[in-house]
Amino acid sequence: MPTIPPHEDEPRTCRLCSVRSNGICRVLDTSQLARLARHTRSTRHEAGAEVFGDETDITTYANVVSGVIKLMKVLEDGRQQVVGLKFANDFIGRIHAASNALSAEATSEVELCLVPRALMEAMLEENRPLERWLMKETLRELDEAREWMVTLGRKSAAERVASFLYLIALHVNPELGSDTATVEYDLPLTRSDMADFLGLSIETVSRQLTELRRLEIIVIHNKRHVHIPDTERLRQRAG
Amino acid sequence: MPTIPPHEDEPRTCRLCSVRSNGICRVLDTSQLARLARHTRSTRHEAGAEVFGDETDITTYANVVSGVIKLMKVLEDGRQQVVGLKFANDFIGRIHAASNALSAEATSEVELCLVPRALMEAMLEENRPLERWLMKETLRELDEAREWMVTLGRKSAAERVASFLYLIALHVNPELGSDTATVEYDLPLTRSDMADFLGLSIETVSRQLTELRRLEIIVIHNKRHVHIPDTERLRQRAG
DNA sequence: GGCGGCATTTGACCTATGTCATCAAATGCG
DNA sequence: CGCATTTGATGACATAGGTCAAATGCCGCC
Repeated sequence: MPTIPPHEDEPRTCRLCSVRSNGICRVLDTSQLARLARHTRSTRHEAGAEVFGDETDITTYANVVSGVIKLMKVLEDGRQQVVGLKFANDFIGRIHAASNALSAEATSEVELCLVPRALMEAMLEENRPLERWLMKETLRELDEAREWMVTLGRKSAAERVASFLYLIALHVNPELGSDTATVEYDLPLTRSDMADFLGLSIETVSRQLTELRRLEIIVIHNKRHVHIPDTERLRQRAG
Repeated sequence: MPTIPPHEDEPRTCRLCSVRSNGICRVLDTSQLARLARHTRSTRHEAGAEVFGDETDITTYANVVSGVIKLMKVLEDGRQQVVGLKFANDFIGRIHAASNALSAEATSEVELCLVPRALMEAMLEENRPLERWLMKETLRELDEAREWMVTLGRKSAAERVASFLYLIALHVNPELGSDTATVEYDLPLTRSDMADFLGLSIETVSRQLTELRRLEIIVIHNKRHVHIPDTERLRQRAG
């Protein structure tokens, strides 16, 4: 990851922000960045807080600075499904949206950088690289969604839970090849959120975690902290 | 749907093609269309034929002229999941793809209009509306994928089958509101394909169809022809 | 340090859906 | 025209995962 060197004209707030080097701001030049920075607003949400509602008109887009956001769809009778997770540097919001019919909630303490809708759309007009960056992001989201469709449609509970743990492991260490490696992290989701992501019940998630622990594929401390001694074993269990 | 009037300079092959008025060609002006038409190639595939392979490098993109294509993902052990369906006027292919890890097969007799990759990418460079059209298409695909994640993750077999039948009904008649309406069509998928789309076994699909027939929500002739006397009842069953 | 409230785990039980086997109907082929 | 092949329907049975209830562990708070 080549880090863009700090620059005199760069807005102070952006200097240490990873979105600058790894997120949307990466494709902006200094003057564009300055313009953007003049209109962005930073917000913080605690775990569980709703960030965008199901019905709310979209008046701002957002970039995740830190923390994790879950995108959810809810059926009338209350059943819900997490349809996407957003991590640091990810962009949130549907361009040209009529309605997204989708809500966004923080699953952990989250820091966002909000971009007014009008500005974002104006910049997209003018900035071809920005538009292209967004296209790539969207395609990545589509790939992820389809990958997850396989998990939801065809994998067993054991495979789903392993797939999820592996997914997070990949986020912590994107270089996980098929080599043995060790990863350790705090789960960004509660059991309930995991269940909603995996299309399972809380109890099944819990039982599968217990089973993974019994097999010593993972070690869990304090409910949330996961240690994976051998990511390859986990990956095999993920189907 | 405003149909673009035929034009003297318009390539002859495109005159009667619905992609011209409803698909990608809609955002092209006459000269661009002419250029494109000089390099496209029409192909035909029978039901079951593989159109793009899992591993094949993408050398062409395609537009569906008629028929239906299923996009599939396959796990090592052979389990498979349909992750998308492409109907007439839909565009197939992942721009900027490293690999899509996804195969495309005809589920019915299919007619495609192939566009060489290099040309498509060149046109995207020059043609802003084209790029934007593709972005919208991609977002639509993403919405569809997420909608389907809810179906796969949270709906019962009965709801899934109803959802599928309703999905096709919507394709036949996009104006289906919440009013009572009648729709009739031929299923574009075999029971096996439906099962792979719905994350169910063939038998379960078959049984659910039988149940829908028993409830007189649908009438089936010759295995494939479906008549839906009241789409609203079907929608309610779809969850 | 004890208490109340959550999140999680565990257990017992039940049901929806998968699996396997058979049958029936439709389709293609000589 | 009849046989073989494919596709779909149905029945019997097995089981993964859901549901409901209870136990446990953890945390902040008084």
